[in-house]
Amino acid sequence: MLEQKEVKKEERVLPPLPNVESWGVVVTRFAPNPDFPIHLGNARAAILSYEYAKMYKGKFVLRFEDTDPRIKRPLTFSYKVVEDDLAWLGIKWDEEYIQSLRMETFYEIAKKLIEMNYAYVDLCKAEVFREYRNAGKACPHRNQDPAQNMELFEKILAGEFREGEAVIRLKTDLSHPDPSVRDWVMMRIVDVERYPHPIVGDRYRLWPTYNFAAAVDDHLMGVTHILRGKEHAVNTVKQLFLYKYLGWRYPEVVHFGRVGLEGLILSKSWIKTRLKEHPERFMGFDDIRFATIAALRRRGILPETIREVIISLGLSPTDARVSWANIAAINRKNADPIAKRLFVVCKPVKVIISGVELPKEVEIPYHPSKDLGKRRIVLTKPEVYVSEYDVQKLASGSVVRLMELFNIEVKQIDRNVVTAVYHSSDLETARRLSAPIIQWVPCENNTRIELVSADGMRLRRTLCIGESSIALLRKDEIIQMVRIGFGRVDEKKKNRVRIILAHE
RNA sequence: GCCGCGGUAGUAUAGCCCGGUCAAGUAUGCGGGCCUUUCGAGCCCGUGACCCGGGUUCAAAUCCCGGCCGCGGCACCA
Repeated sequence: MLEQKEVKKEERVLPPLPNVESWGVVVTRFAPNPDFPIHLGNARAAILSYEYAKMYKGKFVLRFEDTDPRIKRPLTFSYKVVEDDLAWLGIKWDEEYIQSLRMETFYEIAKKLIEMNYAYVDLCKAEVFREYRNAGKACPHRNQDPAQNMELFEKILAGEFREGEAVIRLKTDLSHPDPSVRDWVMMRIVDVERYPHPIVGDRYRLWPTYNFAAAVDDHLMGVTHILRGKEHAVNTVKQLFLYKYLGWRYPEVVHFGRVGLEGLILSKSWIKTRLKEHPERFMGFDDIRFATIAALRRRGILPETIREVIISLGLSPTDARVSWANIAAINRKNADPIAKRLFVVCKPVKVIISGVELPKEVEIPYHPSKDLGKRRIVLTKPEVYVSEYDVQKLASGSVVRLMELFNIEVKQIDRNVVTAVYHSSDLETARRLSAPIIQWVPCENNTRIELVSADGMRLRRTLCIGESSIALLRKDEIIQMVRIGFGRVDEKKKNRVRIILAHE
């Protein structure tokens, strides 16, 4: 009865997916490489895929594409972090696969393609093949018959070839305008003695490439709709050959543009190398200057905010640079009803007040309209801290209201101390005098705060003082620091609480 | 260089396939007001865009051609 207004204006809905009728069901997937925790761009594919599966009451599959033990080496902890990130985003998957555990399947399909004479073992050196390919000519190994190829394939499995000495290629179209499409590599040998795979170690030496593994698995897992970034556009062309040979129906594909997040770093490889070179300069893979999901979470961005941002971008093929102001606006709306409001003063300046009766105690609700409980502030000495920012705007003789407490009249402003005298208690007087209303913190009984914020690539740490109830907050709690902004409790130490500023 | 995909307000997005209802909607930003013990939230008002040039048509953001610009791909990476 009371809260009918919750309906709000209808949320933006995703456009329909193509050809749903003819497939009968919708199965989508998110297929990350566990070489690093996921970022906003990856999350876009994950969220959209999940949302569509949900919209059509279909299935959503999580598949780790960890078939490169050497160049994009999977990190053991990433599998778990990716799962955690997805779960945090509110994504639930119906099935989960790890490609490095499906090697026998890839071998089977590869053999099948060899038998059908659609694939061959290429013994050319990479540079030699490239010359044939650029000329649009067949390399000599292309004409081997299936029996010869099968024999070579078995030899590779038996370990008779080393990394770089042989690859399995799919026969495509030697005159295709994009040379990379011509007889692309399905499988290659990796020196797993040197580069053991984090999950299967050195058990396999012949590894499928992305295009082969993804193509096979999408079909085998019944995927009907693939949603991915436009950097994958050629891969569709490549994989189409394989589907045609095997008589499979290729899933519907939607390619969307890249996402950028204003002021933050998305690139996995950039983050990885910097983190490796200068670990001391960063707070980890969830450093708040990165656009990893872990970083956004650490910063106090709510999962619902990320979901809304991604859905609002839709399926547009154009690149999008999401502005931080936009994220902040959405997050503010989402955090506002659940965030406790507390007093924090940065660059504190002491105010000595005369003419007050002590001790004085005030009880203030954590939220003006939601029931989030109350907290107490006790004043035992006639001294409070206010922020330098507010002091700068004061003049001797001006009246200012200490929020929820009383009004004071400023007498004198020295460099580090303001002296004031009690003026009145009620809010109406403050209003009538147009007195500024500012937050404050008692000089006794308070909590030291390290406020961390990101200013472009610069990390800013500010020492602030907050009311004592801040020490009672849970780690990870999202709060609103009155007149400063929203933040998240990052760490609680004995004598200090670290809060990360999300946004104003 | 070659191949592919795009270009709607400061930012993002809807509309484009199936031309008129689009003197272009929405969100955010910005300006102003109301409300409020926050410079927050909410409510109200305002601001501001179809890349350029041709063509087709009674009619083009929407269709065609050319140009310009941006992005992606061109791996024994994913």
